Amino acid sequence: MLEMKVFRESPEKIFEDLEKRNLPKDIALTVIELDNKWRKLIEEGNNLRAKRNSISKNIGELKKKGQDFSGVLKEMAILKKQLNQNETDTEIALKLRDSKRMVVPNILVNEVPVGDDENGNAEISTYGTINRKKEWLSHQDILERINGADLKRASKIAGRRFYFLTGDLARLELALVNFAVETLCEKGYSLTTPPFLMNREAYEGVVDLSDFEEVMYKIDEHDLYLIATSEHPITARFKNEIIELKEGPLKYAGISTNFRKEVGAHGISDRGIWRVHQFTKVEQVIFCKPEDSEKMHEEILNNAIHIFERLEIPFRVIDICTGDIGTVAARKYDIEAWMPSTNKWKEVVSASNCKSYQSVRLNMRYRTNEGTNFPHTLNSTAVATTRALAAILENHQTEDGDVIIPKALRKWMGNQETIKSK
RNA sequence: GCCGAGGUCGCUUAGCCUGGUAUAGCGCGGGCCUGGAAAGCCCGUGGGAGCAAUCCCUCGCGAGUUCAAAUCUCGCCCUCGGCGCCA
Repeated sequence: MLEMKVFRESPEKIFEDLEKRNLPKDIALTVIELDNKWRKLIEEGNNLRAKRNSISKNIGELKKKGQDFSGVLKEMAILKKQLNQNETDTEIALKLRDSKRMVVPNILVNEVPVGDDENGNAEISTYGTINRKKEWLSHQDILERINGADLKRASKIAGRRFYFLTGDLARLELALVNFAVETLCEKGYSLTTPPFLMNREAYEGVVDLSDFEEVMYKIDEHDLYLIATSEHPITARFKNEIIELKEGPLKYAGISTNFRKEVGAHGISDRGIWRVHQFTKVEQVIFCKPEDSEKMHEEILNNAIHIFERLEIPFRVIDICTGDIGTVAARKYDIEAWMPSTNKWKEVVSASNCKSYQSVRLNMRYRTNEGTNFPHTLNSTAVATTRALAAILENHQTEDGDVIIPKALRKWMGNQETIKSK
């Protein structure tokens, strides 16, 4: 949600942004109009309350002197009725304003490339070398050869898009997690394992409303949602609080199992463990002052780049365009790993600078010399295990169907160098 | 799950019994003082509306009683301690 001062003081910034996104100006104009209504009501209410308080004080004094005050009681009754009405109206006006405000997307950073969909995304850089000649097995074929997963029986007990990871591959998953955690801890990130369930109110502070239908699983009888990423609980953690940023940005390495409904997603590219309902992810989450957020955005991206370089996977970094970026981020970089079996780049990391969009909704602030201000929030994948595993399997396969374990992970695999096919 | 105690401004805390402007300390910011600093002293330190004077809101959340609620009543949430159950 955008700060109200932007609507009031520089609405042209919002209008320009909506134009870039091909969205109607009206959604912002409505907010401004509703805000004026609300402000008028607040002023009326304040005047009524001021009157009530002064009469009430007066009664107290009369009573102390033992004088009669029954005359003003009638006036008080009328006042009370007016105030009741005003309070109802004000509450409705504010709710309406903010429900419209929720829909207005974040203001994009100038550099964001303009485009209608993912075809408009801009490639920034590529890492590693691509070998297009060899015959490459798909990750799902390799899974079968190395006995790395049991998808069939997982679907028997839980449904499709679930999996058992087995043997060396299950071990490799833990190695990936350990590697990512160690990398981030060395850089000063504080490891955090959050609750895996969150209530609706907290969840509304960190996601789009549409995500409740399309992404998160709900536990009906408890008003709880399974988290889709540790970014959600970790960002919502300081809801309604004033945090301290004097000693620099707060940096967290989150680790959690993530649950996603993945409604509407299907296709041949989703076979195997690429798109699943449950996966483990190590995430980076940062809270910082506005002036630091662009630098922090580069930092979390570089951390992810570093991790994928050490996994020895070819990948590229792309700058997500206006039509593909969504409502929350002001700028978003993705890392796409090269998947040789299909000759395609596929998303393994997403790094977003959300500016103050989330902290406004969460009412989270930090203290400055002049008062309080909304911090910027950033998040990025460090490693999402299933996708990273798929990329490792494809890129590190050998002629005879074995998989070479990236050197960086071997210390968590008892120095094992390969995963043998059967 | 049961019993008990509690939840007050960034933190700590007084006020609650007996309803009438939310107290003090710490931390933080500014000022005085100083060659500079510490100490000391003074001011400020949650949110909203307003150009401003000013006004309003805020004591876990929500209802109720009352002219008036941090304070009284009811419901809920959470924390701590004890008991029970349990990986």
